[in-house]
Amino acid sequence: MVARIVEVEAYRGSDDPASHAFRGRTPRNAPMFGEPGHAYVYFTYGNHYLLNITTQKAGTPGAVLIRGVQPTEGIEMMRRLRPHVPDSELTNGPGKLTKALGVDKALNGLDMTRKGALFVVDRNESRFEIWRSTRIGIGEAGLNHLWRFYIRNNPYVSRHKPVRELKFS
DNA sequence: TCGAAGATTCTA
DNA sequence: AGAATCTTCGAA
Repeated sequence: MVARIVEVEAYRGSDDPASHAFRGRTPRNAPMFGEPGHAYVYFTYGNHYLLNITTQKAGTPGAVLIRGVQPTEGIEMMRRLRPHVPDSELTNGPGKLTKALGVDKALNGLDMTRKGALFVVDRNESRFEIWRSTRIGIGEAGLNHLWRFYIRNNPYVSRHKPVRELKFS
């Protein structure tokens, strides 16, 4: 399976009350304090795995939450992992896409910069426009920052109304 | 050890 | 708008 990342959110550390790393290191958020480019997968609301990719050098917490992806190869498998769902709803949310891609805690801590069960490559695309907005599903904690980034109007961006949005690049 | 909250999703 | 569902964390 291959999918294109179309929506992400940034999370930091002690300066970001919405982040799991806000109060320091715990067993769950340990990957956020590790090497960059690694998976941070956690379970929430009794149902969903959410996938992050760490971003900062070891010792400095930081990660990017993957909130939406666009299927490009192997969509049949994604349909099997998320049955009775129209294609447009397959991967347009952080909990939906992990289910459709078979991501769970077994991948927590994986180096995603090297070819393996789950990894990221740069396709060097340029023909799209990035917008930014407030993050989704957090309290007032992080509304000061526009730390959600997405390809506007892409159908696989999760459907939420951000408090504020503007063009980024 | 216990209670509360949660980077969500689905249904009514 | 509200329930489902269970792990994680911090306080007691």
